[in-house]
Amino acid sequence: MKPVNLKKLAEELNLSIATVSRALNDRYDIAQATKDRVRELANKLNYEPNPYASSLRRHKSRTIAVVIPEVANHFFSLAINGIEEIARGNNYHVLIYLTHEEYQREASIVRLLAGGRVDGVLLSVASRSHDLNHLDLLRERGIPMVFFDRVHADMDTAKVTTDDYESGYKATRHLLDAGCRTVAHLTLAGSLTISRRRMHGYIDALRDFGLPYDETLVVPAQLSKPEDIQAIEALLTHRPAIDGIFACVESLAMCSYEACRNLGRAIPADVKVIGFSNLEMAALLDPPLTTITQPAYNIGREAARILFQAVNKNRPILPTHSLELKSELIVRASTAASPR
Amino acid sequence: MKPVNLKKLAEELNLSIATVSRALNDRYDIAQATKDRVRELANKLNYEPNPYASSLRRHKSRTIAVVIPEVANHFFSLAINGIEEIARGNNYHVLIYLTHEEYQREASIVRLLAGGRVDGVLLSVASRSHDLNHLDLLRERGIPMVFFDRVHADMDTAKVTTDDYESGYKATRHLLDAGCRTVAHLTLAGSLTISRRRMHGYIDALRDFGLPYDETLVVPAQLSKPEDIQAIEALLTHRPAIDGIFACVESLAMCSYEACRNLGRAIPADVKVIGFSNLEMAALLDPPLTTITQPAYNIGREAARILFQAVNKNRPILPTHSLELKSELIVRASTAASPR
DNA sequence: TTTATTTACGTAAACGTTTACGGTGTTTTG
DNA sequence: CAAAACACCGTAAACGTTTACGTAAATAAA
Repeated sequence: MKPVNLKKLAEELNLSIATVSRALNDRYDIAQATKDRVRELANKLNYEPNPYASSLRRHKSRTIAVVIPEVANHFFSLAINGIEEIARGNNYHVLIYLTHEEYQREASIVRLLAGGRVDGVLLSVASRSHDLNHLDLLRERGIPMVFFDRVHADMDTAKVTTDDYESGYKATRHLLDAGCRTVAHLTLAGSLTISRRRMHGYIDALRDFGLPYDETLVVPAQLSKPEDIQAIEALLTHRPAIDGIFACVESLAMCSYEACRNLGRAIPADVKVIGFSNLEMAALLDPPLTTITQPAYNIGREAARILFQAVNKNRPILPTHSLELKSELIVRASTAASPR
Repeated sequence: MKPVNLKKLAEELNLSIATVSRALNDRYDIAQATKDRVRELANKLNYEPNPYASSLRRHKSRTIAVVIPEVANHFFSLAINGIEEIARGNNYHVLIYLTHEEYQREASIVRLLAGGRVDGVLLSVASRSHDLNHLDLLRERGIPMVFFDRVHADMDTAKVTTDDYESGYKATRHLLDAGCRTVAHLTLAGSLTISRRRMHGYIDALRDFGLPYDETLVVPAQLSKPEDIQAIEALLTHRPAIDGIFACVESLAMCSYEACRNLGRAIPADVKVIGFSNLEMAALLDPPLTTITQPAYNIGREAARILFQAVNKNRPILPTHSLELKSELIVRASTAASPR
């Protein structure tokens, strides 16, 4: 109700506002006795500095923004966890924004952030973001930004990613080694680097195995669960030879399970499934799902760490600060080799 | 780099800062022609008002805080989704804080928020929060707060919960009807209302069925996965008669699955399992998990809606604004009746 | 002692907005 | 035609901090 601010403290202590401020900030030119007096009263009255006044004056918001497509997704949840951890360690606050995979939403969020609300931005781009013009604003305003996972290739800032090409290669190779000869690839619509790299791994693995690349086996997701299930069912029905599915994201692996169940296809006997996923209970699925698991928590931590290095030292973020972490192939029953 | 602010716009347009500000805020006493000129330049220069100056002056932060135990959890992810949706509709920003179920962390977060950083708080209390003294600060400062899901009973503000007693009753009854006679209850440590109410449902269901309440069948979680699995294994080994498990939270249902697998107990033949959960792929588990599913997204939405009603109209939040939504019992194979 | 240095604090401006108040010039009203 | 009303804009204070600068007293150096 009645705010307790520096003025109030100063009056109560017969000091000037400036002295109180400096005492609380532990400046060298304030007597120890005064500091003690000030701190005691501040504690007693539960004084908390007004963050807005402070930010206005210092041109520092002690806040970062995390912009992600969605939060109901294990990868991003874990990433947020890592980000929050680092932010907290730096005494920073975390604003969260969801784009729902939409370009417009991403653009309007970025526009807001360009107003100086945050000292830095962690961004994982929406799949429907076709260009990156909307991000220029941040660069113009000098707001540091780090991409994580979903990155734009041609952006001169740091990116924290995983070994997507290798993962795509390994995943496909794993299916082929397990006996698959017609491998479908479910990917995100749009042209995200992440999808492209995973797909290149897929294509190269096929080629190295002596199989042709059939682009009709690659289907982009609609990102609505029922639509995706239907699309997969259509694919499986239309191309009955398909004996392997490589899903680029968690949700598409789940949709594949449902589609197979609906069509009566047995996993892994008829169709083997592998998918990118951070689902802890992949092991408890029926059948347990073979996954490529990204170090989501660490991705969040590292991205935040890079951002804070720039924010704290007032230096720009360079592409050379980029990091590539390794994903892990966890083999489970959904890709068990069929008896021949 | 060079900030574009009202001063800059004013100079460029040969107007006073005040006029520019009023033009942008669409005040009545500014000529339409002037408004147009101002807006055009503002757009051209990508002017964004400095939120900190604005907040300082208006005593409004256009920001709310969401304080939750963790984010890597489907319930909270969905709730955040709902909250963000409403916040966005109100042109508000969302700060997120994780307590990791710890009292100290919750307290220090609340202390920060009391400084006026936010206009309102949405809180789901940590399981290790034994009291609510730390929340007094917010009340003193007049910062509205709405509890959701994890609430403190004796707090005079609005709470958005689900029908936990009924759900606990229904879940237990369902196990009994399926043939269970020794039902264990896995619950959260601490004395959260949510746990107590669910447990009361459990106890009453047992009593109505003519079974005694055996408190050694109730085990509190440690909240670390390996520990919890071990605890469940110990319980099942020590009490071999247990033929049903009612898990108070999602993670404990998953731990039960792992424990049963480790011990070679078949679900549902040997042990039937039911758990609170918002996991979409509960249906894809082995076996598909019977769940009590909370309307997490709507809980988030409603909690946010109540908060904004207070924030926007500058009115206090009353306990009478509380809401109780209904959870849903979704029967799947993990509780299939055993053939007798 | 005088001068320089240090210690400890106050004054006032600044950050970028918003807004109460006032002041023009123009139009309307009696 | 004077008075009132109105339309439009400027001045300046305020929000709560931080900080460059100044200053008085105390201490050290000369």
